[in-house]
Amino acid sequence: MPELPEVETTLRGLVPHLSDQTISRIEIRQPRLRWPVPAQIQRLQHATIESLSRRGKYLLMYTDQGHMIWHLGMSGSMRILALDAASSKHEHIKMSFDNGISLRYIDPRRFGALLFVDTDPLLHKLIVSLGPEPLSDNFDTDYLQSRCMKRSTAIKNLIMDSHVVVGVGNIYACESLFLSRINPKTPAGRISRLRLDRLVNAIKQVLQCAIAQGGTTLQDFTRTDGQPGYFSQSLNVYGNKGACPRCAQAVKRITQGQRSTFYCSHCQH
DNA sequence: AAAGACACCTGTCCGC
DNA sequence: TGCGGACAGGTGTCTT
Repeated sequence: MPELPEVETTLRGLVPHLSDQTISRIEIRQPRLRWPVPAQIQRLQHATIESLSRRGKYLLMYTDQGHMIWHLGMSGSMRILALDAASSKHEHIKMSFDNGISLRYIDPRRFGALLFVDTDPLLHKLIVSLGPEPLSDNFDTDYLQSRCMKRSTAIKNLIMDSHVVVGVGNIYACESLFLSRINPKTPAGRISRLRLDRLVNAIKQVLQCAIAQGGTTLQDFTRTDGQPGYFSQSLNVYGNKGACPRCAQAVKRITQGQRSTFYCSHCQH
């Protein structure tokens, strides 16, 4: 589910509630997530959260007694609720705090994860190999061009590869290719610098816009206060079964890398 | 090294 | 109303 804007929205929702708060209790109601929740997580009882951040689609929580690496998978979301609020069906983790609030992790499909590390999360093997943040200056035309060189893979698959650039999932890959008017099937190595420059800008623009709107809610995703994200209203092609908003021809749906791709064959070349 | 298939899991929707 | 199948926002791992 969540791509970078949804994770960023989640992070922004958590920060004011969890910063400097001390964990009073950790309940693992269902340890079977993508990887089993490590028993060491209980070492964080009585730990104080020193900072929260995001790297790609991973949420990082630093405490004075070790650190947490979270991933929301396809259907994960987090809520801040009163300590005594009832747990929902797919609430797998409940973390209570001394200030009377609790963090709930809800994830119907259980593709998400919670990991524990003693050392800097940024050095964890899942994180250390990630590509640059798309909204940083490190992600620019020079960089993308260097990663596209000699690559025959379709450009859409390339920009969804977290080792190339983090945070671009299926929705925003489709949307940025639409904005930059590039056919998703184009081999990465055959795209001109000018068009890669447009793509870089489109990715930044789409992600920034989506963050400003609180992410995209299709089914499961909600913000930490339970509100939906509103970027779904701004989608041009993703999930579009009708006409291209630019030229009115039918939006096409194809499969790439076992994922649905939506694009306009008239506007995107 | 790169490309592609598959795995994990539950819920929803659509056609018969 | 029920059932089977396709599909869903991700990504590590395995096989070619």
